[in-house]
Amino acid sequence: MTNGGRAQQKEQTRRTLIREARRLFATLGYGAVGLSEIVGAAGVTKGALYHHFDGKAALFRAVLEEVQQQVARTVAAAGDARDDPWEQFTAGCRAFLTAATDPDVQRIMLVDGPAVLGWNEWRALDEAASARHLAEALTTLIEEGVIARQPVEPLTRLLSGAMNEAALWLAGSEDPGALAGVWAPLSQMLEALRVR
Amino acid sequence: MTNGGRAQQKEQTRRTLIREARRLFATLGYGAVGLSEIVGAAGVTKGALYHHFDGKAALFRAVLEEVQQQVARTVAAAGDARDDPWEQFTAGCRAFLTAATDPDVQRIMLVDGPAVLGWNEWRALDEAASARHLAEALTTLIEEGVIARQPVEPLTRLLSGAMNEAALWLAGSEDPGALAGVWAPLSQMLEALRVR
DNA sequence: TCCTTCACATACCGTTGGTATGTGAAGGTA
DNA sequence: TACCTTCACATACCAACGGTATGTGAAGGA
Repeated sequence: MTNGGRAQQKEQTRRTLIREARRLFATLGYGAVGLSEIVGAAGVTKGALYHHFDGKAALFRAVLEEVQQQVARTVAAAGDARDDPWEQFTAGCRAFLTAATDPDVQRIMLVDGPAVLGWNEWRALDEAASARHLAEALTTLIEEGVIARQPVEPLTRLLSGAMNEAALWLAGSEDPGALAGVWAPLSQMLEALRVR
Repeated sequence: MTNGGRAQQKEQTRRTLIREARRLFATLGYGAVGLSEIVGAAGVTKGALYHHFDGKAALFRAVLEEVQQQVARTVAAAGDARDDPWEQFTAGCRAFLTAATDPDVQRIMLVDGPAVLGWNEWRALDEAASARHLAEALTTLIEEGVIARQPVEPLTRLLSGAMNEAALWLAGSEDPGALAGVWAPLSQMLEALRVR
């Protein structure tokens, strides 16, 4: 029972490692999870881990990439479902808020991510995964004259920061109406960008 | 040469530990700094450290408190220098942006803080030190009818998140005009809160 | 003068991330 | 089929870390 070629097995091991690491990082946090815990859960040894990744931080990086891409897909899908550029934009923002409320995303993407990788590398990943979409949406809105012509990057940072923090706060809040509570002032601030 | 009573010496040792720890945490980051490095720089041993603090995280917590209070004082001072509530508010926001650009503040308060202490404890400290001022300012603005009556907490979170991220971005940017570049859209969004 | 207190120093431990080396099955070649 | 190379892991080990248990000597009251 060969159960697939060597390359398939390799990929399977890699994915198992990422999956178990993601689960543990999300529930316990990067610092509280040992490599032994990860490899134990994955049913392999540290040798396998170091064969696939350069170390603990590199494994975390792979996990973070997966999480960010998952969020980005959700957001992009929500945006693509609309036709009007402005509605694409706002729908994407709302989708991000709900997507980032997931505890996995919380801990890995917003809490440990910047601390483990540093803001520079974190931003590079965030840029590639989701902030780029935000910046593109804003650029489109500027091109179409929906919002005033202005530098995109500072605006992207402000909105990204506001929504990250909002998502973090949402996750900690037990009030089911919290999403609406944040969305009200956020949409108000978004509306402020529209040319009148 | 007794050089002060025992209590004075104790306080001195404690302050030295906090000072050196702050310097090292700020430059290298929490994870990359060992206790041996800290006590070495402070000219004491681990025994002294564990006599004053419950551990590495507790020492970091003390450092973070100091940093946050320093920022809060700067912000409060900028606000108190104005008379008009709205100007107090905006001046405080601008002061926060510049204060949080300091690298010490960056790394300790915005990057490592949440990851080391967790968001709950971090928020509690942030609440006590600076977010409370922001919430109070917003409450005052609502009372005086400058901005619309609405729940304060979500609004506080959005603004706090936006400004934290903006400060982080400012620190990484070499453009000297970056502050103005962020302030423009931020003040635009703040203006959106005012009742017309 | 003595004794207690306490602010630290010293010595030690378990665990961790990381590395160096071993091993056995997969898969090509003759 | 026999052989050999490759490589995906396992095993064994290490230095360094955070943390703890215990020692010590000066300060300060009685």
